[in-house]
Amino acid sequence: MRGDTMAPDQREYPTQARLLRQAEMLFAEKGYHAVSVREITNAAKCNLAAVNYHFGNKKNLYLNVFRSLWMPRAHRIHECFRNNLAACRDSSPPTVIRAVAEAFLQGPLSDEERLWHSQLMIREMTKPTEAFDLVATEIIQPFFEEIGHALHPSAPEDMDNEQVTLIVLSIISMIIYFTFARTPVSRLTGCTYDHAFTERLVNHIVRFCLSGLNRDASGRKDIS
Amino acid sequence: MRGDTMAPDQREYPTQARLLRQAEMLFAEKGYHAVSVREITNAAKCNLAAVNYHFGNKKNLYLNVFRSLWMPRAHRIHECFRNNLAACRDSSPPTVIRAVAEAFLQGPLSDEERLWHSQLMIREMTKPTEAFDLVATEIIQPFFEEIGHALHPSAPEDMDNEQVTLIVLSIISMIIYFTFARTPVSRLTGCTYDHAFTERLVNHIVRFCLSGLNRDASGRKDIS
DNA sequence: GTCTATAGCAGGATAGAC
DNA sequence: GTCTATCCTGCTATAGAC
Repeated sequence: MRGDTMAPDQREYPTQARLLRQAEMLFAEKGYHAVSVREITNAAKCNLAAVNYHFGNKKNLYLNVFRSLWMPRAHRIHECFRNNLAACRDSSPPTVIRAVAEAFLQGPLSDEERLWHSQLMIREMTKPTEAFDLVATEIIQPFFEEIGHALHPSAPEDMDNEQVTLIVLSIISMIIYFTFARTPVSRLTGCTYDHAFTERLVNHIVRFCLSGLNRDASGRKDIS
Repeated sequence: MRGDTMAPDQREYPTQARLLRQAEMLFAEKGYHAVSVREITNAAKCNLAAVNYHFGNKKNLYLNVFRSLWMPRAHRIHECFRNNLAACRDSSPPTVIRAVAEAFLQGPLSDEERLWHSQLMIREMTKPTEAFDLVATEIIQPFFEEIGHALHPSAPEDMDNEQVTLIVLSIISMIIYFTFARTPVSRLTGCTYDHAFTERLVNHIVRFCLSGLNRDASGRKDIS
């Protein structure tokens, strides 16, 4: 994909950027408390004191990972969803769901970014920190409302807000799960997360969210 | 902080049991590295050295939480699923899915146990440790196969193993999500996790897994 | 801005009294 | 089995040279 995913360890990037990048990777993979500042500065090939110089302390580095890297990525996914939707004439449920699933699973993020992104999100959901408020108010709530509205026109009359919310939560939960829980998913399916598999995942998600166990071909999409 | 003076924390239980219990709670809530041995022994109202005496070291205490508490609970859920299923005459998809959802969300566990159970599971899925192998081979795989078999008779002919696995993963992912991600779920729905809400959750899950967005009128589909 | 050196402290683990 | 006292490693954070 883009050049900046290729050589993050290189000195050509300023120390701040290298720190943020390596910190995100390590925090996502191991969690805040399992990562030491030493580990981050070693990975970023800079000095131990750099974290305190640039970010004040470890906690603030973590928050800046969300502010500077996580949020922009979330906005890119959101934008990708809107583009996917705009690219189709209709806004039928299959179209909306496919737009969401593709934005997350095949969207603008690189494979690694996708994993970090979802892992950080899951960690914040399991044990929220100060970053959660940011994520919830600026990303989750607007995004969820948008999906809800996109789905609403084709919803039955008697469906209330709670039901719409639960539906959106269910769709997102599946997508997030298939993104972050690679270990159990790979183990149970026997598949690695290559392009072909994520495509099958998207198709599965669209079909399942549309009609559940009563499968039909309505969610299928021809693959060129 | 943690000495909530509830009956289970009392001295009437042997030190080992108190340690396991408090360790599970703290590990589930905060994660392995965020919890210190001191914190656990304080919560368990015993001495610092007790962890090393009874379990050798911190890591082994963590593993024993899985062996002694997590696994038995998982078996109780599994058993509850089987009982739910046996209580019904049929084994139609709605019955099977309701049996799974109720086993997890309203099953034999207390509300707190359910939360700890799912949080520990999510943590193992996000970053597997030695405990993951135990969980995967002894719980997840057999349980998933059983659900798959229960659903299989009513599945279309052309459905292969991967599709069945993805369906079971989707069902479980939703259930797990609604169990562990209480913060975002409560925030978006505005509901607290009382009995009435979990009942609505179960109903939602059953309906959604059965027919997805096509809830009532099965004739309702694309509008394009 | 980047580095070295170090303060200051909390962590896991152990030895040995009782 | 339980406790106190202690070791020692590794952590975050800071001071100050360059």
